[in-house]
Amino acid sequence: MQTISDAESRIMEALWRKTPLSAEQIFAAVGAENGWAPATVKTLVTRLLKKKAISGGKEGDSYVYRPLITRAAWVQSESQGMLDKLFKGEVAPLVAHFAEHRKLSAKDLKQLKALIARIEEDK
Amino acid sequence: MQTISDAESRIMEALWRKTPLSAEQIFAAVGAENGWAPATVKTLVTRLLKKKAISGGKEGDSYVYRPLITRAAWVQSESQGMLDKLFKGEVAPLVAHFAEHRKLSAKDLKQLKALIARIEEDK
DNA sequence: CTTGCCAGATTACGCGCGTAACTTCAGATT
DNA sequence: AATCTGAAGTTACGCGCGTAATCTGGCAAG
Repeated sequence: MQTISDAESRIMEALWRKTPLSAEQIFAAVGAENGWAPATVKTLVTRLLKKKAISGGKEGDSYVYRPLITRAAWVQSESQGMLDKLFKGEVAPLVAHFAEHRKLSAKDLKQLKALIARIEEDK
Repeated sequence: MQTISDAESRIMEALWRKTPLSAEQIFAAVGAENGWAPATVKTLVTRLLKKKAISGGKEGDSYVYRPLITRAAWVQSESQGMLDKLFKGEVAPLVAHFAEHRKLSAKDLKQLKALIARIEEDK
């Protein structure tokens, strides 16, 4: 629900990439990648079930898991929290910060301009 | 050093607002605001000392604390971590996310345009 | 019917955090 | 010199997390 831990979010990412997944598929997707034992993956899945972040159930012939919260919702709460804590909730200072630290790529700049243009248009 | 916890960051914020501060002043600044007992504030200060995030020492007549890391450095590591985790390190998608969720204020928009213009200028 | 597999539940353990009290040690005051 | 004061260190405790193994119970296959 509220707090998806870092390790747990890896499981969520796998399910957001492809849904639904079986226990085995989840392990295949994240186990090796993170160096986790199958038991560890199981624990994380169990905790996510308890948190109502995912659901598990039999569908047809096999038992599979599905995310109950969307990635967008998760991203929203995570990024909003950071924004509030670090930049008083204002987006521009955040971008300014990245600009100062040379973390604004040319690609970012181009996309930002396009984004702003789009917003201006249907304003 | 690396990991300044949430509670600890409140202490840091106080020291970044005004430096140096005595133990008493730190408590005055953050204790009431967060509902912390003096002992709790002391623990947090101690942990920050151990982490080399602040320094403490006698200056003139009283004992005071100073931050050893800058707010900018902290903001950088925090925001970069979030950016990498949530948006593959790209700033534009982050802004796009906020735009979609109607979290982009008119003020933000104006500042962003100004910011981009400034960057373009001395490119 | 019995055995085995698989999902879920229980248990484990060390670490950091939030919250806090108590102890120690050195400098200052009496 | 003895006492006090304030800073640092030590100890405490429950919780969530990262990491993992084991137990249990139901369905499927032999």
